[in-house]
Amino acid sequence: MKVATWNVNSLTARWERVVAWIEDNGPDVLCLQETKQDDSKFPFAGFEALGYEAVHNGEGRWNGVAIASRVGIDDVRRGFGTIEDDDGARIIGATCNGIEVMSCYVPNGRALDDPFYARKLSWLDRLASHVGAVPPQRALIVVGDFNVAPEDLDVWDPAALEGSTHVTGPERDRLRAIGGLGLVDIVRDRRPGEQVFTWWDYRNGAFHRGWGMRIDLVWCSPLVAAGVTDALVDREARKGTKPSDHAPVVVTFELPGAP
DNA sequence: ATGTCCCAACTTTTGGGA
Repeated sequence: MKVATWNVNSLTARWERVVAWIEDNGPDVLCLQETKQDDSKFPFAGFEALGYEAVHNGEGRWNGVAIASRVGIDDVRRGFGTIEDDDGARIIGATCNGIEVMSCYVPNGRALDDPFYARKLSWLDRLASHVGAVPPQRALIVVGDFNVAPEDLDVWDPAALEGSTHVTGPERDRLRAIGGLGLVDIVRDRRPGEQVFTWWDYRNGAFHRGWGMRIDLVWCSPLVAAGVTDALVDREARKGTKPSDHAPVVVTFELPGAP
């Protein structure tokens, strides 16, 4: 099974690129962030034409998350449910082929002295509560744009980012708490010591200069992680005409319990 | 480093956000 996550920075603006990427890569499940659409504009029919059933948690101009699956999609959960959830449309969950999937768009945080930074930390705390315990039999994948680089290896120049969001101790503590639930940051797990970026600013020629960060993450429960055969970032998708500023992250694994 | 892209709107240019 192949699961991908991609912050598309507007699904309206990116639709042709998304279609081409799906046709080229054939993910079984594709999680999207920053669709920037309300549900009435989301291309349900477009996904259906490609053989996917899609679900969306959208709000309009900002945020918006989706899951598209060609292996079934059940038990859809929009938002945090009973947990405080007033920071926009940032999470949707569903079960695809027996695997629990959560597509997340963590708040950016803007700046360390901005109230949105505190909301970002709070949102990550609430995500950990929402995910809950990860016992050995649980098949779970939590993916998305976390807007946090887990460690200094995951940014092009730690010194240039001092005093900025995405790299602070409190943010990284929250990622460690996700790991503390038992989830595995699967790209780092599969590529120890390798610098792999998923996002490059549109400005300053950042992509061509290699000024990027690894902020789009795939967290697998141990049951899923045990079956992973590949984990990569498709940086080709950051090239060309009208790219998103993020590249897709793609993880392939054998289904839990498969012979 | 702040050079881009995307969205909405009292829309044909500007401001907010990332």
